[in-house]
Amino acid sequence: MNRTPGQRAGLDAGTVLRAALELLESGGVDAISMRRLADRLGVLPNAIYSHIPDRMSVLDGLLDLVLAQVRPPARGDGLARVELLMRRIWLELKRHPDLAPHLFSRQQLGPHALRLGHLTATWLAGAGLPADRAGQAMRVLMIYVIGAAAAELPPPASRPGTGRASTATFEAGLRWLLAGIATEIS
Amino acid sequence: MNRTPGQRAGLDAGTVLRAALELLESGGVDAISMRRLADRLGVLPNAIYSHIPDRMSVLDGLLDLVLAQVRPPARGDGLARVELLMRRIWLELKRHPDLAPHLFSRQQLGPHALRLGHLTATWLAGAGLPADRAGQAMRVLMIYVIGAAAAELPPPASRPGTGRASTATFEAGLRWLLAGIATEIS
DNA sequence: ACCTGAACACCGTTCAAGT
DNA sequence: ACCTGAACACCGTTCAAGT
Repeated sequence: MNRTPGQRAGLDAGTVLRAALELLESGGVDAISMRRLADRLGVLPNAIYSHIPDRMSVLDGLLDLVLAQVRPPARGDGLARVELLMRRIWLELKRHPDLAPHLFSRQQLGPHALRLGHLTATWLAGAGLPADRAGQAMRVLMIYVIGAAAAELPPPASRPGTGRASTATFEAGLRWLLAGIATEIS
Repeated sequence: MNRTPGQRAGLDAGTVLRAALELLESGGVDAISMRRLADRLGVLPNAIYSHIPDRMSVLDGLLDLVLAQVRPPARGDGLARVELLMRRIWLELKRHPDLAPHLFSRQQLGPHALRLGHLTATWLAGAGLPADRAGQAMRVLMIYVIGAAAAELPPPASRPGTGRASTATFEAGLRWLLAGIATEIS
């Protein structure tokens, strides 16, 4: 290393997360290792632990970074607005299909995930769903959206034609789900 | 090792997979390593490669072992029969929530996964869905079922109360999905 | 064909020490 | 507080050799 002990490298959590995003986009989740991250940042592996607790937290941060990109629809009425939001979440998540499953296994969700969940539940209630049903429907929709994103083929081979087909399937399922949810409106 | 070169340990793919299942049930997917597997089988790590190509294939085999346990409902009419099958798949998959996401990332599904998918599509078509819609609905249902299983809390802490709540949520979502799918019947 | 022995190229994480 | 240096306890996988 060019640096002697005590010299700063100017790292922070944001820098580490941005480097992790580059690794993710070039080689998928498996390419994200603390050591490769350190290499890319010009630092020794353990230096990262001054800014991020462990590798799991890197994936957590990455996921919230991805969800931060989702722009909730400004207007729209009832379930149509929810449908549009789900579509936007799916579009963002499916850019990293192998990262998406990580959302399932996390017990503590990030701020942006919580924000999108709360928004969804609020809009569902606003559309006329009873409070308990709104919470259930929100969780069901999230499960479907995350699952559909995870089901997209991993980065390696992006064969043509499957893109349109998977979009049609996702949207068909989303419509079916919302049609069923609509029957809960009194 | 007690064995000298050339002596057999009596391994085969089935034995390895059963040992992997034990590791899975005691410590989750992360506990499944080629070296721990070898330890448990009284063999050196590389001996496993005589029976299974790599670690990914172990998870593949494990998943198909789990899906082999699913007993398709013998009788029932139309969508109700599909609903029952989905419920059974979910019950089996959610026993290993951290293994379930692996079904998403696999490009080549195992024989039992294919069998269940084919059965589902057949029954959907039998209920009156057009062929292309039946295939779509099958994929949508699988995405939801696998996602719902993966969303179950990991093994470590099984706190009481969440079990019933998650079952209710899963079944509500399944009903909504099938209600939507039913509208496709001409 | 099925195993041992040995090695390669990695991992995540911790601890002590320097500034 | 933020980094280096060094180490610990792991990984998956490959290759050569023995029977």
